[in-house]
Amino acid sequence: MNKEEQLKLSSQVCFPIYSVSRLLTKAYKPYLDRMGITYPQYLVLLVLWENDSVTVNEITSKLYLNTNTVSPLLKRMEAAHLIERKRSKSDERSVLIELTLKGKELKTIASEVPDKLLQVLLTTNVQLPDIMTLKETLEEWIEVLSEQKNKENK
Amino acid sequence: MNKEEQLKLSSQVCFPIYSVSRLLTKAYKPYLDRMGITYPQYLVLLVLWENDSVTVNEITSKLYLNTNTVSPLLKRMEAAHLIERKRSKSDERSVLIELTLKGKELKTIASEVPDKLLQVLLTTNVQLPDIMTLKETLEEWIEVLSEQKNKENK
DNA sequence: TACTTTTGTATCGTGCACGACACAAATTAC
DNA sequence: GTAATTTGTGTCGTGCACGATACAAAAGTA
Repeated sequence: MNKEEQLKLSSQVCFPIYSVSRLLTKAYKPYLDRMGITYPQYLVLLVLWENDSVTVNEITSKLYLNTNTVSPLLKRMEAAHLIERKRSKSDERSVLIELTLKGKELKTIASEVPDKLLQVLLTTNVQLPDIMTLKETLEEWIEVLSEQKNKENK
Repeated sequence: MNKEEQLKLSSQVCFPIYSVSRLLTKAYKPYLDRMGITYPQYLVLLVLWENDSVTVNEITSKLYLNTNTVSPLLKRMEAAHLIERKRSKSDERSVLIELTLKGKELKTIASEVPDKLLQVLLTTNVQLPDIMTLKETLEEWIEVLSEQKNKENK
């Protein structure tokens, strides 16, 4: 395949990733709407359902997002009474994020969601083992791409 | 795997897709910056390098984007003198998008980009055949997920 | 101790992304 | 041939996503 052919939309590898990402967020929407949250907010909740008290920094590194994305996002979640923000006593620069009762309760409703999405994806020829392989591939790429970014900073 | 376990961040399938999508856009950035365009604008150019004259509608359906995303995007591209917009004579509702000379010339510079990105992705254990498989999986999902959306509209 | 650097978080500006809605041109129905 | 509907594009408001930048707290250094 020459360079001319690589420039065809159908040859691009990144394009389907970009499209599926957006379409998946859209597929999540009806379920998340019922909970009054967005997809990035759902990701923050996933982190918080696993860890009682995390700093902003921990959230950004787990989700590979910048603080300037997460900060306003957390503000909206605080305004929606899903989380609380308090300064760490050990390090006054850090902000600790904790779930409110309302935020904790959403976990029960949310537990129904991943399986429903999985069922949609399985209506194709793609089966569970294929999905696991795909996930591993993507996780390798996350490793490379998130390091790539660090290189340029240094 | 029970529902509790599915709610772990590490168990989510959509999350790596979401992350890789964003990280790839970021990896494209230095190359696209040199051309003075963004990743979604690059996608529009890919369509236009293949087709001399397309309507807004054709762009939205090829990229799975809404008109209310593409319209302002095209306006910015027109302001940057990359494209021209003219009303179709056969159907006064349609707007035809065509490349300017500047827009056509970018194709040469752009032809170097996809391969560079591919090289980054190949620094992992993931090899070209794996990427092709991944691409096919994602394209199947695009089919299902973009139909899913149409279902709800009807 | 005073100075410099690093770290953790946040604000600002720009560009998507999309739901809700608007509106005119074209098509269809009666 | 006029009214109702569909189609193609666009505006508006909200929420990310991120580069550039700011700033205070903490850590390191002379």
